[in-house]
Amino acid sequence: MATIKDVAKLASVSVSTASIALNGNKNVKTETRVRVLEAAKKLNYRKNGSAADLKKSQTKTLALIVDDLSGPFFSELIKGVQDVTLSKGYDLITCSAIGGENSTPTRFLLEKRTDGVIILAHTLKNEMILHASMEGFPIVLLDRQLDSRHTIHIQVDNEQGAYNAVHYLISLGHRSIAYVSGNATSTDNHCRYRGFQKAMDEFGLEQPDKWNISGSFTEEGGYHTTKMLIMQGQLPSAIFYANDEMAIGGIQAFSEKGIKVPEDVSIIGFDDILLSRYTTPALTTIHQPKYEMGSLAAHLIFRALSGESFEQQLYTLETRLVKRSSCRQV
Amino acid sequence: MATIKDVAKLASVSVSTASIALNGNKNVKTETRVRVLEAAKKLNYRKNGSAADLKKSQTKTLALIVDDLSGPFFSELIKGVQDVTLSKGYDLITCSAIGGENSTPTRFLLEKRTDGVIILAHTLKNEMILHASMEGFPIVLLDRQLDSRHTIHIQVDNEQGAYNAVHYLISLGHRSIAYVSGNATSTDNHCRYRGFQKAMDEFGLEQPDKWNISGSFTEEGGYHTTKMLIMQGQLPSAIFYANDEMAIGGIQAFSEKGIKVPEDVSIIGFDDILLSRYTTPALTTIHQPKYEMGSLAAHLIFRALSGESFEQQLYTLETRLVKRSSCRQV
DNA sequence: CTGTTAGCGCATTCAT
DNA sequence: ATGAATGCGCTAACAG
Repeated sequence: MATIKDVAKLASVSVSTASIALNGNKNVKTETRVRVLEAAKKLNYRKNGSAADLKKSQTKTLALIVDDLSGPFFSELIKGVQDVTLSKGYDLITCSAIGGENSTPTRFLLEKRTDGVIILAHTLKNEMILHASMEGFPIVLLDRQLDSRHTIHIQVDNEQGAYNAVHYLISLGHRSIAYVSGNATSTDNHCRYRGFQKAMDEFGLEQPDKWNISGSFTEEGGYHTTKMLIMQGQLPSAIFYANDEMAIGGIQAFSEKGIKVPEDVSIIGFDDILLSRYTTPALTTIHQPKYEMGSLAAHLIFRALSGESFEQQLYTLETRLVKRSSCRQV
Repeated sequence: MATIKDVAKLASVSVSTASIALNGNKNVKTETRVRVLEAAKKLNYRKNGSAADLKKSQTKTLALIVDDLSGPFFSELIKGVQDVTLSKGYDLITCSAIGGENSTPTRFLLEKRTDGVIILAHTLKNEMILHASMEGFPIVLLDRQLDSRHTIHIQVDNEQGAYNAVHYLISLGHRSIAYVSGNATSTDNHCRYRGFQKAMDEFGLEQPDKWNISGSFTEEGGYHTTKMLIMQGQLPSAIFYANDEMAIGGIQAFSEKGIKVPEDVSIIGFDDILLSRYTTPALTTIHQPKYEMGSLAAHLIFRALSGESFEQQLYTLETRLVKRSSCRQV
């Protein structure tokens, strides 16, 4: 494999001159530059990026770490991140946190391969993130709060969003409302349940234990928990699912049992993923500003990178109720 | 920023011993390892990944380059790639090709930052890929064929798939069939059109020019071309959309005009993206084995990496007709 | 088991 | 405008 040394030799110049010529710097005679470029082409020369990074202080690269690269949430988030990153002339690389402890994310969190990291990955341990956090290496957390001076946090107002959802259900006349929760360990889930409770309490509504079921944040999770709900015999008049994917799984389960949404049971989700528009019925849900989360995250990274120190370490974005067709007036 | 040197000094060992200890190698007394680890923690030491890569010959990393990280096709492809990559103990990083010439992909194609690359990105120029291709650096192309000994190609049998789609339409009694094409420059599009033509020819069917409209491979593209189709006054009895996203845009356009699918017009797509299951009506389409493409691509990279030389450079995967509810018998 | 030595490939002073 | 020399941080022989 040809190195810059070989190129220099073939072009009869010094390594430094070759480097200058190769990197498009002005300070070379056109003639020599041409000679170097030709030599490079002849030798099929490729710069070694790692070596270059080693010399320079920065990589001009950001990493986005997520649990599920296939997920609907990621699909929208990435656009916001990408737009900002690109506009700053930085590169963006993405990887999944799936794969256990010493997996790919380690490389970006712990090995100085990027100038900053954005994280939306429950499976990453707090411990690892804390270990990675340090002055001058901005980390933006989208899925949790951490007690560290060196991480920046963006969250959506989950509690208020859930409150609004339940409030809407109640305003529609619903009195028996179930909560189908996602991952019990998730902060998001926790906050949403708080909002749910708050609205219920406010209106003096009780929620029997049997109507508080938990699964995972997936379509399958929603499907199975809904089946369980159905098997219990008596149905609530409305269900709040901790996210849209679960709600969609729920719709599927109901449809299979011949239970009609929203005629027999009203359903509301959380997130407003792309799919929600397409289900039958279209899903009423709480919109999360995913694009904005992404672009804000990237912006904050760049602000931190430019040496700005943050008084504020927590940014809260508002949600919005999106009324579609899965809830009915009773 | 602390380096391994500082750690070594603080632990009173040589740099090499520190390196060995840090990397979990067996050949150190537990006592010294502990000392090194403690020193590292105290100094908040982070390994510099670039420096490590520079020393080692390989990066143990694969890159997947795609145009659209938000796209439905990517979402399914990635799983296949990821599963295989992980099982081999490699890391996988993903980036978008959007962003013009000297953008992120360059780093992975031209700068030896990964051991191999999988590409599904029309916007990447042939020229750049050719430039990157070389012995010992496997590149798998999912979206085009290239005349290079150093690239491996996977394609789906687009022509046969399109033929099957149209054949199905014809078997349902349709005689006037329109083709809504995607990106004109795309090989996929080209092959699908050939399959379309072949089936039409075989049954002696004519396709008026006005029923051959082209847009882009997006929902919006399908929406607009369908609007145009509608404005032309007379509708075909069936439409073959070059991909599902366009078909979904088409359904939307029809729905807005009060034209019923499939009562008034039958629709078939191509790809079988996740969404197709959820549209109203559910979309009949040609399934592409996206997961299999991904895992095959990764497999081939590893085979190439293990020094295997390929007699075969083109792998063709079969499609499958998925009947749902968007086509009716006439 | 541990230390010494020698680069990996490149960008960058500082001379000339 | 060009060249010589230096070292980025790390790993891997090779000695001891």
